[in-house]
Amino acid sequence: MGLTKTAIFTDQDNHLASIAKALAHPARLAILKHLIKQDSCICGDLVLEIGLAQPTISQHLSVLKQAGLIKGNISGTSVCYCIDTEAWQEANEAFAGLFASGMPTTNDCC
Amino acid sequence: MGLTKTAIFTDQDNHLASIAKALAHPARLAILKHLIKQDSCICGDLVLEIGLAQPTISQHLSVLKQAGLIKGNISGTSVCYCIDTEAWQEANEAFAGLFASGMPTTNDCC
DNA sequence: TTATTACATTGCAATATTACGATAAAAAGG
DNA sequence: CCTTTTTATCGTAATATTGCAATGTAATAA
Repeated sequence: MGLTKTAIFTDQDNHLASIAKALAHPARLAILKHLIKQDSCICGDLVLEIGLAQPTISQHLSVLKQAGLIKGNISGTSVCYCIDTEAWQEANEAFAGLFASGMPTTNDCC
Repeated sequence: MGLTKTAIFTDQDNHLASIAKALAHPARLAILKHLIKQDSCICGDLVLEIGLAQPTISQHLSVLKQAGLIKGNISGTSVCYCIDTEAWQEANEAFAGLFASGMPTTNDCC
């Protein structure tokens, strides 16, 4: 049905899945990396930097913003985006936690 | 179009995005956590453990397998799944790399 | 051989995602 | 005021995802 049954899962899993979803597109990864690289923030340079149309970039930015990973400031006619450091750190810890819990000793099934 | 323009992006970004996509569903996170918890591997207990129909679980397992995160061994009529430790470690490093590159000093835009 | 058990696959319906052209909207410059 | 610049939003088309009933398959049990 294309609709995830969120009620069945833990809040933690639902939340981590939503963050993973936001990271699950190369354009969004490229946007994040660009924002990180510039430290201070960029706006519509992303449209030139990445080879996608302006509405498409705007949509990807919206996804990242809704996931809480980035923030945007209006300055004049342009909008300035940057990583939300707190959310970024939290996401980092969430993924680190997932991977740290793993790492079994053997790599064999059964 | 629902079709990602992979040619535009780096192999690294495309790969990390594909791993993130595999992690971008709470059922798949729950499956991975269960496999980790049991250390040795489980099969159709997942259908009971998670509240989804057998074909749905099978599909999620297929996604995780295609992403390379898990492996499956046939033993009798049942199939035994476990984390692919190598791929798991690689995924861990890929995410750690992404997050480590970030962490700017200020949390303000512009 | 004939169940039974455990999974995978197929087919389908409902919804989501990706991408972009066209069009708003809001600020700045003339 | 009008124009330009920059971004967001709307509408749409193509494809992907999620979920499950029905069915297929392969190994074991009877």
